[in-house]
Amino acid sequence: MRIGELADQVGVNPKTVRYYEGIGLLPAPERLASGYRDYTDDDVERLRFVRTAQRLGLSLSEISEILTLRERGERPCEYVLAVLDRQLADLDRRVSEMAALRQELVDLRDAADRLPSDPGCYCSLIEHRR
Amino acid sequence: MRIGELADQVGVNPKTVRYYEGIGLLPAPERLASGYRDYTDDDVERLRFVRTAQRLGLSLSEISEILTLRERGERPCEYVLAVLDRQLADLDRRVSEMAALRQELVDLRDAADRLPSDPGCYCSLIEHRR
DNA sequence: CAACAGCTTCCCGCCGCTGGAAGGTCAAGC
DNA sequence: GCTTGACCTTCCAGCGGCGGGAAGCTGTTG
Repeated sequence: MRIGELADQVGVNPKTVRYYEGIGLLPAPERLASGYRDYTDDDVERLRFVRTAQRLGLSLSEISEILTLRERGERPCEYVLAVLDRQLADLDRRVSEMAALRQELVDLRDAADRLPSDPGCYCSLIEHRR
Repeated sequence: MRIGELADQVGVNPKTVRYYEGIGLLPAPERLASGYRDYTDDDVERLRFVRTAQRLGLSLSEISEILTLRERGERPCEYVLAVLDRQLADLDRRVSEMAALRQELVDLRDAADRLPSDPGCYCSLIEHRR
């Protein structure tokens, strides 16, 4: 299949597929006589794997690492577990940061009406917080 | 004061200050005879404002928008309120996405031991989820 | 007067794409 | 046969928000 069909099946932009190939994340596929890239069902699976791992928060280089391990015949799961643990900790940190930020935004929103006018500052809403 | 002192006072990298000037977010300061940038206390305030707004989730272009409005003598608060509302909605969306992701990661982690070995897939941990 | 910190400009790289330009290919319709 | 249009190719450049490093000043200290 050609790049557009592959991209459609997985729900990505053809540009993204070429990009993945460019950075060595996906192997270079066969080419048709026309020069068009020719993909197989295996490529669909590989690309799907990439997107799933990405959705789980892995970076492209981490995913690349996994695919490489796999190609060398090693089981990547230990590595994946470590990465996922790091993801989890990271996620918790980000979520609590966001919760604090959210509260700050809500307070700010609530305070909007009660704030005095002060033409001397950039924006009293932002500056006159406590 | 020179760029290093300004940067120290606000807690940013001097590079960042020059970058802000480069994209037009901060005005170009006076120069000393040596060519060094010469900042005032006003610049400290402006930079602090930028960082605070940024911490609240505003993009540099949104902050730029606010500073521009302010320079034209308009009160930017309406705009700021709209931006903050968008931020808040965005934040809620991201937090719930993260909560779902977190659950997925936890499930995945828990499932790690119970999964069968399957040398045919990239990583059974990632692929054999439901 | 030499060393060293700090400043200047410049350009490049990070991540994960996305857009656009300039051109080739292929199937359908007139 | 010829055009249109969708798709493909390569290459280059940019987004945001910086940070690193080179090559060269300036300015203070020992």
